[in-house]
Amino acid sequence: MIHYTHPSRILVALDCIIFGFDGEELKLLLIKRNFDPESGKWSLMGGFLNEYEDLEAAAQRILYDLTGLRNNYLEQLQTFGAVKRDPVERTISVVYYALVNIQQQDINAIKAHNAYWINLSEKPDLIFDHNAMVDQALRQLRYKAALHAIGFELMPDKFTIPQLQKVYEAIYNTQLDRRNFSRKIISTELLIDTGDKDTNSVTKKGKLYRLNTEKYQQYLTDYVSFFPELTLS
Amino acid sequence: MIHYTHPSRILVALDCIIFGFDGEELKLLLIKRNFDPESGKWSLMGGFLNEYEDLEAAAQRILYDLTGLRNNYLEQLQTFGAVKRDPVERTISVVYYALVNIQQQDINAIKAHNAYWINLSEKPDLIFDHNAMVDQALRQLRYKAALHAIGFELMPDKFTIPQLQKVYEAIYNTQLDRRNFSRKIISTELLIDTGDKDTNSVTKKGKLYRLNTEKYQQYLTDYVSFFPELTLS
DNA sequence: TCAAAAGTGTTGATATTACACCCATGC
DNA sequence: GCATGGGTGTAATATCAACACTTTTGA
Repeated sequence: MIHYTHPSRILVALDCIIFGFDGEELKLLLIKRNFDPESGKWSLMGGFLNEYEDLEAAAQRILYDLTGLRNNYLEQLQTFGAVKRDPVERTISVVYYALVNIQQQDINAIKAHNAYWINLSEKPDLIFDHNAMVDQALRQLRYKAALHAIGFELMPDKFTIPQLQKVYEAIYNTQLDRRNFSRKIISTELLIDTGDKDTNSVTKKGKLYRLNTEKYQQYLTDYVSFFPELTLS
Repeated sequence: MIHYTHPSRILVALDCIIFGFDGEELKLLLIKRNFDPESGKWSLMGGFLNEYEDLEAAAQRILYDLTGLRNNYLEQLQTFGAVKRDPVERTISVVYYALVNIQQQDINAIKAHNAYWINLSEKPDLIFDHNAMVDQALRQLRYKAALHAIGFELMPDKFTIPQLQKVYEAIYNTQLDRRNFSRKIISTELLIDTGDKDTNSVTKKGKLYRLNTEKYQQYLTDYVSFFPELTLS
């Protein structure tokens, strides 16, 4: 096999920011490291890219190993490549972020990795440049959620509109008007009334909806524009 | 020095999509390759990451080598990492895209690299996965330009509002209403009237503006939201 | 004086906001 | 009955889109 003459072959890692939502707060799945380097400290879930493995497949593998989940929302965020970002050896890290339905996870897999769901507001200091990765992932999540309806990715299969509202309030760390939010969501026609009611609620039981997945596919590719008079193809 | 035991060190390349605007059409700076592999075909400008070089610095180096430009708008797009994307050897490519003021370029540097400005609408077929890279860069440009005022990055130092409008029409491949566009841009207070007039115009000479760079910095970090009632920090 | 491009003004339609009011549930 | 949270309605306001009209310039 022919090779390039360029000498610098570099270790390629992947790191994964995993967002979840427990009904109240936005959460991160973090690892309390019991292995070197930086054993005892907190970090993101990561791994190395194998020689005969597509980059995207490696990200899916890492997410699957930790959570037992496939077919989640998984998007490449950015590649971090400062020379000294990893003190052990020059390593660039391709960072992905995932949105998971926290109720579908494999609890044993998570325990086996010594991983814990931590409220974003209580995030501990992380190793290397993992803090910057989380910062950027949150920024990207806010971006995406402003243009696409990806809040649903964090919801269970059936959910009420007030529950969905809490996701958005958590993402943007703000308060929304219940009545306006409800009307806006219903007008998207992304929700299908299941006919069931939320039995967990203490007071009035809200309607349980599920996502209209076909309509949702459109919302993932379409987007809202800064120039509303534009019609984008 | 300690090393990781993981065996797979991989060649890391960078590729750069360079957008420019000539007053009428959105253009790409492409290379007619006179070197292997794929000599004779068209490609993006690229290079390899060196062992003691930050990723971001490598992207800037590659852009500088080709255009003589520094301090341009340069943003990491995504990393492409399919196993077979480069037939010579397993190589992942970190892709950046740049917006340049076409009048500030170093023509000799461009000639030396056998590079040409090609209208986006006349883009030839490119090697490897470079077509997909361009597609995604255009998508990202449309995204960014919808939320931030980066259209200015493609303009000369002094420009008229109708010229700026042509940039946006080129990015979104659409027509905009002159009067509404003008009012919207002026309301941002991003423009400073230079007092000069556009001497190139054949008919009525338009006002030449320059960018209010302080205000522009805000527009780069702020963004417009899908939920207008949100006040984002 | 006419065509072409630039600049300014107005208005109806639409979307957004900030409310008020009613309903269901458990104590 | 009453506190709590869910569901629906409406009116004032802000924004957007689609226009008409005026100004400047060169031929």
